[in-house]
Amino acid sequence: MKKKILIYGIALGLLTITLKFLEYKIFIKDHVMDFYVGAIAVLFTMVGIWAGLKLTRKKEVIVVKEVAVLVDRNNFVLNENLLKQLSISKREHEVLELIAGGLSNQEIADKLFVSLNTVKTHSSRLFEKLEVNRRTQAVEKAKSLGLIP
Amino acid sequence: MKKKILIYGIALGLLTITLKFLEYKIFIKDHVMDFYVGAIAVLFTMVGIWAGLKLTRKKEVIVVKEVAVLVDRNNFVLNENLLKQLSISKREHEVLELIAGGLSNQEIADKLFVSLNTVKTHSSRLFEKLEVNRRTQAVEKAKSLGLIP
DNA sequence: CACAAAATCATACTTTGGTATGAAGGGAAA
DNA sequence: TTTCCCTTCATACCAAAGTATGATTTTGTG
Repeated sequence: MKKKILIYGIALGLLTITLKFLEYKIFIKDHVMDFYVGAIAVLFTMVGIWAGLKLTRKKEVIVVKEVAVLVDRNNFVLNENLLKQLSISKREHEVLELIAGGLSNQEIADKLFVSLNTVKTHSSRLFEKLEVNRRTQAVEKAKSLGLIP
Repeated sequence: MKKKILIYGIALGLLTITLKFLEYKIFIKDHVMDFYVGAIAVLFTMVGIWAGLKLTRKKEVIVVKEVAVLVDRNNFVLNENLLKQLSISKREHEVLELIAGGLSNQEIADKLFVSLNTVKTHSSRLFEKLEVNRRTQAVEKAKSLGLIP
């Protein structure tokens, strides 16, 4: 966490310096502000989106729990006990849900902001714990065990 | 937690100091510009974060919709009409059910006493008709459409 | 019967999935 | 601080899935 914050800080610093540099160069030479302002806007919008998604990623997990409660009304109860018994981690469960949603590994990776390899690792461990060989089997078993709706 | 806050504060402080330093040493003029640029940056960062949050919220909505579909899964009625409408053949439907059961193409081939290639052909046609690319998606869609329990 | 729709299979490829193994870093608890 | 678990990622390799195309055989229906 320390390093993350540090890296964020440094990144922001570098960004600012770059902007300053741009400001100096373009402003002095061309006096064209439109491009400059536009660039800043786009850049910081992207930074903002990125930061927003990154920061809210963990909140999505909470959302998932809320969904679980919602489903409860339609007689689905997340079998958290079994989840612990099988030592299925939070991330693995997340991947499981997305697999059940019909997503490919690549799509899951994009959605969770991790690499394809990471998704493969998660799903592979998941399959071990569920004692299955394929994702379709995993979905079947997980549904029957009440691990997913 | 205190440590994190402290480090974060120090990082920000260093950043600010760096910026001030740069400001005075390299870019000596146009403090008005600085303020302007800073305002834009902050503004669009916030816009970005807001956009990011918006995007995240839409995902929640999708999840809720999936939950809604769940309710109908208990009493299942085969939607034969739709089956004909999509011109899904008997064999294709059979394959679909086995796919949903988590079987591999090879296992399906063995169970139906046909070759692996035949199963591939059937499933491929099926995916076309269901407008999906993968078996997991096919299962999801077929269930929501009432083509399989 | 004739004709169309289904069902079967093959060959050849491309894309995903899944396994094995090793490794690095963060977080939480002892 | 050290240890353990979780998460992340990489590389390499093999298996399964899916696509494209073309061909032959059944089968049901007018």
